[in-house]
Amino acid sequence: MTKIKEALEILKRGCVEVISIEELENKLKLAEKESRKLVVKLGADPSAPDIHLGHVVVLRKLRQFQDLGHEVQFLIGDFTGLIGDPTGKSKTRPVLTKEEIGKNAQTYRDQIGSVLDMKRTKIVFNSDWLSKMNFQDVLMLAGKYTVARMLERDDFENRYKTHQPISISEFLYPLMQGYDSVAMKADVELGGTDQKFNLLVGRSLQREYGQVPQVILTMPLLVGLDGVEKMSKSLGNYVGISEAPKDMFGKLMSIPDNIMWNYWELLTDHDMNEIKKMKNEVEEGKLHPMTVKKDLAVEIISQFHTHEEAKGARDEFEKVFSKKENPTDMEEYAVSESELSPLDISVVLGFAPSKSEAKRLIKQGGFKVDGKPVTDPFSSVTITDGMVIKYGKRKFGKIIKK
RNA sequence: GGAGAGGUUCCCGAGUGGUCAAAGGGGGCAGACUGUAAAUCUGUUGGCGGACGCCUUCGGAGGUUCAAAUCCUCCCCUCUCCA
Repeated sequence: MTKIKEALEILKRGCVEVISIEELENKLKLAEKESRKLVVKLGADPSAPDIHLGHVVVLRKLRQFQDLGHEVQFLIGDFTGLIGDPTGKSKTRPVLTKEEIGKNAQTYRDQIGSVLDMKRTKIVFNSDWLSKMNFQDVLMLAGKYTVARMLERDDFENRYKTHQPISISEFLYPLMQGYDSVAMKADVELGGTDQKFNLLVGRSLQREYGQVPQVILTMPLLVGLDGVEKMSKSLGNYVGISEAPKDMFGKLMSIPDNIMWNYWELLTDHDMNEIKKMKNEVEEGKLHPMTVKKDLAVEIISQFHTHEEAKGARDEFEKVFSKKENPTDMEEYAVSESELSPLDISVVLGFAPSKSEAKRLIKQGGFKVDGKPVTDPFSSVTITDGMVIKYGKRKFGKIIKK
């Protein structure tokens, strides 16, 4: 197999779609011949610098391009961020200040560095070119696409059919994103399958502006912790890559058993045959799903923390949730009173968002003093030094008597 | 511009004068169970007061009434059809 073929094999893996393979092959050949790097584009939202495992699926693919010698241009959509991608429900968003954008960009830099090779990564902002366009430029751009073609987009079509509002500015969004590719002279653009339409607009526009259209690669959307919706920050069903190992571990253990195969496939380098083998063994009852899930969690966490930390998270999880023991490290709280009610303790330790909620939780048996439930919110608890309070499933606190 | 429909609690969605803090579902939380923060089942789900109670909430602002999510006025927003 030639080098190019090998590269193609690597790049194809895991993709839902590549448009088109032939074009990608040509680009790779040309790049080699002219000994230049392909510009590989990935766009990101400026307001949510909180990279989660869903993004990692795509970032890993970018990394493969880098390992093959190409350059990643990580686009921060500080200008498009004013509208918000219609894929979501959000409409216009508050304008971010330059400082905020700069800060978010730095956060991105810090976070994507755990997956990407930052020496081969360039960060760009689309306000650099979009904010300079005047109304005439916008008209020219808008003239290159039709309403009917816009409505082909799944999301628009659905909303249109179900009588949901679509603002004109939302129609502009794909055009802006497409124009980014023109401005960046992108050779390749990656995205989740939900981005396919936008990516294709990029191709059309590049053609209109006399460029060779970018090749697009779409990646599967990672299912979130609920096992149903795609992983996203706004749905709260995500694992952030800068989270603490123990939080990552807990969250990963909360995914439904049946979607963990998906995680194995998209988030680890594990051999596909081995993954299938594990799946069969679980189905045959030879392997406990929990064990497999724990291994998965360790393997994922090790990519963002040390292997030791990942294993530590596992031990801690087993200790707290399987053996129902107290965590090794607990937040300590100094208390001077000698008697307090469970309700007061919940409030004093800051565990309860509201007193009504605390009362409910206590009555339901979710409040424990040294492992023993106290269900009367108003009973009197004698405060002793080193006393351990458990509030709900995950909140622990150790009391230090003053 | 004209005609019609609609805006309800985290989300979807019922409710058209008091019995409404508001059905039902989703989600969340808690408990039980399980060698999982899986699955399943049960409970719970505005806030403040230990209970009887009070306060804030049904697009916004006023008004009618002993009493309004429900009636009236004006305004804002969305959708449909016509132009």
